[in-house]
Amino acid sequence: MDDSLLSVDDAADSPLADLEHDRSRLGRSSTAERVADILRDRVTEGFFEPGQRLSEEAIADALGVSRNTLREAFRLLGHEGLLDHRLNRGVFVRILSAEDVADLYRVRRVIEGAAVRRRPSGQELAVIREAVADAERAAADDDWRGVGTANIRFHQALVTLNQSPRLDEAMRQLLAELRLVFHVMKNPRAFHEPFVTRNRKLLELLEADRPDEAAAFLDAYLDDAEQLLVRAYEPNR
Amino acid sequence: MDDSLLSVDDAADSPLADLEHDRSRLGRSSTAERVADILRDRVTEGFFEPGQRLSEEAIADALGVSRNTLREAFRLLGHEGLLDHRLNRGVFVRILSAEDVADLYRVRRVIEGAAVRRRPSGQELAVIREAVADAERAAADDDWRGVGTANIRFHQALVTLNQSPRLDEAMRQLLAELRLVFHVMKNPRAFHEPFVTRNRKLLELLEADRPDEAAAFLDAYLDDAEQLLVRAYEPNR
DNA sequence: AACATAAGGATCGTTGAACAATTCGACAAG
DNA sequence: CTTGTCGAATTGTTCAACGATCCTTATGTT
Repeated sequence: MDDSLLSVDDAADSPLADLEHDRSRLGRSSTAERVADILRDRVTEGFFEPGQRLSEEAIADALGVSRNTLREAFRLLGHEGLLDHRLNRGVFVRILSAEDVADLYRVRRVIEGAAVRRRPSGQELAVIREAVADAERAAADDDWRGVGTANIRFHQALVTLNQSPRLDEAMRQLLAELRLVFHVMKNPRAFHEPFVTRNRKLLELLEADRPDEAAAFLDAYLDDAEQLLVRAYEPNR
Repeated sequence: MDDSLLSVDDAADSPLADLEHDRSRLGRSSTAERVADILRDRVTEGFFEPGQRLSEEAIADALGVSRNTLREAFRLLGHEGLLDHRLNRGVFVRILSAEDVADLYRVRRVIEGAAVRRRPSGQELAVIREAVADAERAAADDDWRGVGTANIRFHQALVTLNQSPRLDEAMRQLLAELRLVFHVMKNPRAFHEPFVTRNRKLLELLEADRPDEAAAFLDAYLDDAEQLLVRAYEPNR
């Protein structure tokens, strides 16, 4: 209907087929969205700390956009759970309570649990395998930050087994929220190392087509991760 | 750190502790949020039809708010999946594809499926029972619109078994999206009637504490609902 | 007649300024 | 030590303006 490339698309698998993948990038973004991208990075990377207030004037000034545009970006991130918008008081980097962390892991158990009960395709398994291998490589290099990002890719790949774009998106946001908490871990190695081998084990259970065992294994996995996180988190409230 | 009520909080459970619950009500809403509420109602009730363009100027004028404020409201609803924001073209009431409907039901199977596998408390069961009874009453009165809303309450009550605020919120949004599609059902009775007795049956399985049967029953339930919806939906694309 | 191109109008995207509403801290009074 | 009051700072909202983009229609070319 508005598919301007349709005529070339059905002309068999031409070399142009690859271009299809880049089409998502093609949809240019508004200034507000680009501003939101910048702020999202800053928040998840820890540049802005939880609880910190984000001044409209200061940031609008620093980024060279108007207050109105910045406010639109704030709304976007507020809906993603990264910012906390308090009426007449401004926006703050979200502070997650221990209860929030527990809830995030409840959601993970539901979404990831459903995922590992499905029969993965060969291609899906390949992506998961790649993430596991990346984590192992990073661990061998003592690159614990790299282990963390590979780990996140691993879990995101798990969720794709659900074959649901909405669940993929939900997981994306969930992990962004979790990253708000990860920064409290002063010792990333202690947090990430135990899970490298468990990723591998979970992958093997999937490859062996034993969904029930995989689900049980994942539950224990998430229980431990949650506890590790909450214990490092509770003290400083 | 910034908890101004801390001094009274740890002073034992004073009568003031009850006030804490009302704190959520205290956060009044901004104009943008109230505008979003209005538009959300209009969209889900079908006043604005899918595909219809919502003119910034016209609506801002009609509601007596500025374009900037309206745009903030649009952002909110866009993130909820009710509006489709196309750069430089405006916002449109979202048109869900058959693939979207399939995805929504995939998510329902995951979230509601996890819910019915849990052991409900007496209080949770009471809420579910109430929704079932409401649907039956409305059906007896030939009030098929009423059956629809009671049905929605039923499924929302199911999801609360997960004890997860985030899953509750996800379900809320999911059902709002689904309501965009429900309007294509010209015969609400044919769509809602079959599920009244199935709601009752599912409730009984929960009361009898047979989670696996409940889950299986729900899967079939959702399969049928999805098919009914897609069949009425596919033709007019 | 089919197609490409150009012009025009409508609408969105963004800005900057302005003012009202609200919060918060400081300071004075009880 | 609590309560009331004031004022600075910040947010909430409006408004007008202008450039950018899209859609339609008209125009011209092959």
